[in-house]
Amino acid sequence: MNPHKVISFETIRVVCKNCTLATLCLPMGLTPEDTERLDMIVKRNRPLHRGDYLFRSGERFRSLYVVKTGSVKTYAPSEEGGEQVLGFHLPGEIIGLDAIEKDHHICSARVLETSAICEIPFTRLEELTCCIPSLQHQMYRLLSKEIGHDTDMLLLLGKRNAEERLATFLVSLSRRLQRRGLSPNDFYLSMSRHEIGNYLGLAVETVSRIFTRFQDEGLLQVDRKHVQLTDLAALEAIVKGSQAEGDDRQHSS
Amino acid sequence: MNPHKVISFETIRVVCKNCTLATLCLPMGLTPEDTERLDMIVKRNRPLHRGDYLFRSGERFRSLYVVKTGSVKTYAPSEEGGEQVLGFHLPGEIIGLDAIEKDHHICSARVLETSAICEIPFTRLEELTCCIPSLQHQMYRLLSKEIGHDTDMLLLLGKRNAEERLATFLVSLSRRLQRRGLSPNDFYLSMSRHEIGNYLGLAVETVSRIFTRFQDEGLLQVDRKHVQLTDLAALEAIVKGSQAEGDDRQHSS
DNA sequence: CGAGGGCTTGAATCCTGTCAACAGACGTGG
DNA sequence: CCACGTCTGTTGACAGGATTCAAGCCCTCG
Repeated sequence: MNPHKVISFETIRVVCKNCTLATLCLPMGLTPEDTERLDMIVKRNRPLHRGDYLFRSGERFRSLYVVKTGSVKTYAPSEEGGEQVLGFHLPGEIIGLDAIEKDHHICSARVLETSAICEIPFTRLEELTCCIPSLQHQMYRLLSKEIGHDTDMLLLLGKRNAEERLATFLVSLSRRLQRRGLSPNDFYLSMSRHEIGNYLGLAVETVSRIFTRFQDEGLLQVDRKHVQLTDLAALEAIVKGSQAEGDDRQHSS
Repeated sequence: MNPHKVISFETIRVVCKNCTLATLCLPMGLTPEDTERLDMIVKRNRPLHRGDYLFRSGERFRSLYVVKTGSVKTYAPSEEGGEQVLGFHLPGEIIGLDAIEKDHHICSARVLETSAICEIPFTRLEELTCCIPSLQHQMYRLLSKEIGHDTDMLLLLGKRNAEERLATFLVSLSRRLQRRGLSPNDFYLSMSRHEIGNYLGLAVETVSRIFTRFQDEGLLQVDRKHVQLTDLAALEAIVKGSQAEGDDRQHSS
């Protein structure tokens, strides 16, 4: 066997394990054999490029997807060509959990930049989770986590003003990048201002204004897509502070 | 055996089956034996009254809850005594799915009126879903459905104005009541204006104003907690119409 | 080099929150 | 049974924040 080919194959394999399996197995005590079985059903597709679809709204649901590198946005398209951005997905994050119920996708997913995505055929995964209780539990946790995340977003959109929304967005991005070993305060946005605004329920102009305001206040440096968070603590204070005041007092009966 | 007691016991049992099991087994082809096994682990507690807790934020996660009759609100309390209402739960709906991930509750749940609630110990349920693939699939669907629902709320809070939010709230309520065989256009609200506003991200005053506005326009009749939707179609038009315009056009690259 | 899209900035408008006052329902206790 | 206080809900006036409309800049790409 060609040694070069072997190395390359193993490299891909290891990268995938670090990512897909970390997402699915996280703190669970899967045996090496079980990990291997899970690894076996994961498909590695060729890299996708900006604008490529992972899936489109209405398509039959077949697989879950895990971002290996790059980034993906999910959005609900409307008839008129408008859209509602539902989320931005960074490496290590899973996509498609909302499609299980109706057995077809209720949103579309497109990659924002050249990305490597792992595909996990869901029926295969289900067969596995039936045999591996700890994997099943991990699946429940993943789904539950997604609900918890949406709950956070609910809070964000329901009660936060523009500054608090953008600050939350940036801090969230920062933390997620850090978790993947990337710089938490110096990164490039793969999405446009328009998409950020759409996601946060704000007009493009507002997003732009808040960015400049934050820059004037010395919280960050922004040059087009390039963002440097110079005062992460201050941004976190905006997020935190608003969490307390945001909701109105309501005295229990 | 006392015939009276037998009847009473069986009645409770049937009612529970119609509710809890309908939620969990919905269209799945569970065998009678499997249904029986599921039924065995469901606890029927005594009725709860307004203000009673199902669970509090921070408590260890043990069970899922299914509303049999009455209604429940879930909310995330903050240190200052404020709260963010996360949802209102009507008969047939399940509560607690967001607690699986962290193994403790991240929100509190209190009943809004005298209610009967079924309790399903989660570890018992997990053991069952391991043995019954169709039940496992149903659990995935339930969790996935919750995500889909949150997605809808995201859309609501991100892009809708006050009228659209309240209209959506009322139409949603109407449909869910109808699904349970109750009147879709004549019902009593078990939650206060304050709670509605909190849930929809609006001030109490705004909720009140929109109610009167809707009444002036002949869409509904409202007298305190009593609501009659006299023009459900118009309300649905407000919901639908906004879904199309709400999101801004965004041309794909 | 020109066209177009993404981004920024300014001015005006509108919606919604805040503050404030009040009416009605409810519960308690005299 | 009524007085009282409390809580909920309604309504009005006002201010502030975000959207909308409009214009212009800069970068990218054909």
